[in-house]
Amino acid sequence: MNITLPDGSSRQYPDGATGMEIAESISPGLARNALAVDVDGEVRDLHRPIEDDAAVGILTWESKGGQMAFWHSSAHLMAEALEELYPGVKFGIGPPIEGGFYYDVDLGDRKVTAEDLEAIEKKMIELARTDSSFERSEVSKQEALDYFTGKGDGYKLELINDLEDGTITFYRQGSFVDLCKGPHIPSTKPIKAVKLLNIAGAYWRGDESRPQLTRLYGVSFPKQKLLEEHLERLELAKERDHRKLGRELGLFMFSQKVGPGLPMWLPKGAILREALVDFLKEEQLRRGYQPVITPHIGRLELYRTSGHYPYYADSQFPPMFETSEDGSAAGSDSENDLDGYLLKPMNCPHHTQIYDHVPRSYRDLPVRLAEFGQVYRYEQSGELGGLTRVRGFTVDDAHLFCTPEQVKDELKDVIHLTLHVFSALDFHDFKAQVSLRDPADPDKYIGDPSQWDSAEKAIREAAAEMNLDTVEEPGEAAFYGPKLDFMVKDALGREWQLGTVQLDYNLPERFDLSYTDANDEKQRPVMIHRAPFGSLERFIGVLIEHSGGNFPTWLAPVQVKMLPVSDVFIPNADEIAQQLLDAGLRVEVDSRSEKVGRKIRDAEVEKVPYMLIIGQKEMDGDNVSVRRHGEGDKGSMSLSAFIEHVQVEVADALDSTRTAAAS
RNA sequence: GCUGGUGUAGCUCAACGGUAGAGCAGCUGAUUUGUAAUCAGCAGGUUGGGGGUUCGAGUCCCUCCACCAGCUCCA
Repeated sequence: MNITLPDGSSRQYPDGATGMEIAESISPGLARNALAVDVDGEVRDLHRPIEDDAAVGILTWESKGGQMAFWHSSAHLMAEALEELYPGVKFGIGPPIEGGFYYDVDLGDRKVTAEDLEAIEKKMIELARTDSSFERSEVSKQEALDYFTGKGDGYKLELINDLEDGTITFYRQGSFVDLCKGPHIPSTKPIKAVKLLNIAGAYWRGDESRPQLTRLYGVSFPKQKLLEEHLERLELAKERDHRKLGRELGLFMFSQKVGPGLPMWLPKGAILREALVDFLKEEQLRRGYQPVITPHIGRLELYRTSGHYPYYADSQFPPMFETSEDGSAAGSDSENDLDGYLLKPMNCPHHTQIYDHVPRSYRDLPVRLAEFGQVYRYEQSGELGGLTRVRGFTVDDAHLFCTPEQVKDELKDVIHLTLHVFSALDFHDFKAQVSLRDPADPDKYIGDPSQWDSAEKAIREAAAEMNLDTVEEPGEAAFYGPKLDFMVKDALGREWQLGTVQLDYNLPERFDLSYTDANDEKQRPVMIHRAPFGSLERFIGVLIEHSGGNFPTWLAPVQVKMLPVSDVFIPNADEIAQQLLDAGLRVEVDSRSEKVGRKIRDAEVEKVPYMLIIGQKEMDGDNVSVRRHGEGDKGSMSLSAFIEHVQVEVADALDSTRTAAAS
């Protein structure tokens, strides 16, 4: 058979040659490091025969496929260790994940604690050293059921029952046999370093109503040094955690008295946030958006019409009810004259009323109503965290009301705006996800299937025409329409949804919105919900981690810090600071009786972009000595030259991205 | 909400069941400083809240709260 290698060359091998044999024929070093083999895009065991002509790549630790096989095998190794240490343990699933692996296990009444993890690690290394090979075998469904019936593992039986006969494979290493489709590394030997990271509960098959298993997370490496480097990276990531930086830089806070998930912006954070808001407001005005402002609450009736109440009552703060004259609270039923109010969980119902307050002509469309609207959602307690998941947050919301024909152009403009925002903030590593209906569960969604078809088509086409690489996720759509979401990872590698664009054919229907077309007939507008930041809170949280708190000058809460060399020069520093303020820069003067070395250190720790050192030399020469954060001494220049330098830097940061996003 | 973990001064962390402590930050004073930490003194606490065991609880037990990791959820 003819085997094509990644460098484009091809070689002849006897039919049924294995990946290992191919690796050996290339070089002994490659054979030694080989973990798995890529056969026409499918990762396979090295010892499986390759039957036919194929494009083959040998996978080592350096490849993602190799790492995944390595961690998958490590999960099996951990399972073997668990079975030895905790006889009778039952197993759920144990896959490799980004950055390691886990196994879900049912330990019965036993509990695993942090101390036990070390013992499991030791056992894993001990087992790894036995150099047990991972042996693949094909079994019939009946054999598979018999094996796990004998073992009494109901979870595996459930998995097997969902599989087709003839497609079932087992893997064995040492004494441990698992239902598994592979692939695996040849033997346990390369697993040299193991660290079990944490324990968590995980519902069987992700279903809250089913038993909760114990999930053990771990990571493993072929060298001890790689593990140490990995742990160091995890430590470094913690330094970028926005909760830590937010406290250190004085950006935001939480208070137990105010309530969980309710962030409060401190002066420096508020300045940063307002800079972002101003930036987007200006962009939106340029694109024909109209600002609106709406109240934080609305009548329950509004949300009954929109369909949000009582359907989403669980994730809303409970409604407020007016009280009748005798002091008793009115009922929540619409039969009662007195109705309650709801803290708004989203802005769209209010915006529909603004759209609807005057008759709209097709000539007015698209109508683009924008508001930085604060919303409140009663997220489950276990879900709250930092700024990324909160109960009160601000959506950089806008609702675009347009004709069906305008949908695609509006989507394209929103994609353009979102890419511009991401580019201005240096987010280049993001995922664009098209969230579609779940074909298996059509009842979850409201609206006409044909509208859904055209909505999904419009999003796909708009993204394609904007050259946006997207990943499609069936089942991730909102109940009222498909979405295009922009996902970015935080310091710990968790993915967060930031920007979002959502098509909605449903709310215009529910609120009976209309416009008059050219033939003087009433038509239904289409509504697009969109938010380039998503929420200011989450966006800034991710921005803090992305930048490590080293904000670009245009966003830095303090842009310039004056550092007088001694108290004598404080009046001069104050005077220069005033001139910088007049030029529109954000300035602070460090007037403490400290040495410059100390003032510099503190300003560096505060991550202030520019420091100006003011002493006798500067007074004599009528200039300022400039120090740039993270870069050091930049020499001296005139004050006007410095001001211009900073202003140009700020303007460039915004302008260059404008052209970059447009190209 | 669920599983596991954590909670001591503003921050980072100590304290065999036996008098709650340090560094930094803060305040006061001295110092008047040239590119990443000047010196000294002072002050700072119902050890997350409540209950219990004990002669005695930061430490052990129960309970509530908050935070952290994960699960579920996420308009």
